[in-house]
Amino acid sequence: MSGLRARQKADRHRRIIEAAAALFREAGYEGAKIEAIAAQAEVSIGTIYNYYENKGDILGAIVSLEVNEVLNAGRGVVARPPANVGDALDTLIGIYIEHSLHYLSKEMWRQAMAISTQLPDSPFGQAYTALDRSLTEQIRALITRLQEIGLVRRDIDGAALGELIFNNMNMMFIEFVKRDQAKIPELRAAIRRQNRILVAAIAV
Amino acid sequence: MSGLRARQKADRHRRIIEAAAALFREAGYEGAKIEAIAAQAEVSIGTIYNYYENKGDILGAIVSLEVNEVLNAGRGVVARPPANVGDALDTLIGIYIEHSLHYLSKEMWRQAMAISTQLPDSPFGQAYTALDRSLTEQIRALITRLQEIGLVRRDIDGAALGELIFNNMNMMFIEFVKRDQAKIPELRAAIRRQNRILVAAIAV
DNA sequence: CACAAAAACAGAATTGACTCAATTTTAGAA
DNA sequence: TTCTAAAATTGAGTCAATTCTGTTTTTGTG
Repeated sequence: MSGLRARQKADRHRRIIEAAAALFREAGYEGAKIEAIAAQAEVSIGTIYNYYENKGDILGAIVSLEVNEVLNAGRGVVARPPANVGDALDTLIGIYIEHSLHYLSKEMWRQAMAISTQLPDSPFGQAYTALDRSLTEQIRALITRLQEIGLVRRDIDGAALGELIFNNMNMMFIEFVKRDQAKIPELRAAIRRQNRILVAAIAV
Repeated sequence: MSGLRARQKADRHRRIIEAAAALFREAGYEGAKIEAIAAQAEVSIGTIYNYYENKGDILGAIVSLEVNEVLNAGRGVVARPPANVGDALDTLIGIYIEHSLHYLSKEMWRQAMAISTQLPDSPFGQAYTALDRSLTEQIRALITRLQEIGLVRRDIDGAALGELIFNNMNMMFIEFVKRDQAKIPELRAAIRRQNRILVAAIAV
């Protein structure tokens, strides 16, 4: 329990992630060479590959940290949602979007998304899919909450609606990170406009 | 006009695409080495890079062919849609999905999607975004058509609705190609279920 | 028909992610 | 403390995409 080996392992994990995060930000994903990450983390190239299957998995670990923070922040909204369907959705989605560029640059997001579709069975590919599912699930939880409060019709298919809202938001976010000039307020406004159709359909 | 050089160029383009398409199918995208494509097309490696910026652009050219066929097939549905909102959407989306695996394997789709987010400014990245936009536009055209016929309420925001439906379908399709076991009928059923919420909201 | 400039081609050299066999370190039994 | 097996580390080597620099082909002009 907490032997030398375990401590060293955790320490190396941390050093690799910190080195990679710094270099990804400075030089971009492609620009951050494994050799440089290894040097900065003070481990060898081989050790990095002992900890992560490939370069993408290193980025994946960083993305997971960010998305988990977002999920945590979202819980508050689900617990006490604004007393209006449109605002409730906008608030939750706002948290997702505003948090999203905290640690990750658009370029890092692009790479992460690309890797997750390119290698869906790699550790990160699976983790990413699971994160998407958690976000979908959180939106569904909000809808269920709104149904309980009596703001959303009880006969609405919450699961399908959660998927619809998440999928739309996610695709909009993908397009957003693909264009460097795209701005957060415009993204949120576009999503609000799309959701308005749904809100009209589901509000009591 | 149509000099030797232009003819040779077109011919080499064709040979490269044909060689690449065959090898991508046989060996997968990663498995198809540029050297092998060059050999099969009877050009040198350098020539391939003279015609395409990178390996992804070769795949991109093939994807564009497929999506353009799909767009063409969709025109018929927009011109004469089924006399029911749900069926109209299902028919158009059905055409997209059923065609999708005609020339391209799931693995090729994964790679193509990954490249388009990874390199949004490359020739293919831009072309792919434009294709997505065309599909969105076609769905919007269908909605407009249905509004004209009197099947969809006139006060519905057609542009936002088109985006919502396309984005949801596209994300479902991405998840579909990420899982090799996923089957087309299940995909279509899931999308129908999601769209049902919308249909209820917009049908006259 | 020459011939010079422009365009296209060829393939060797470069580059960078990833592998693997050899070496070092750790754990824990005697 | 000493020793051995297991675990972890190392970095030189491999492989394949992409680049680069000379060479060849085409074009159009005199």
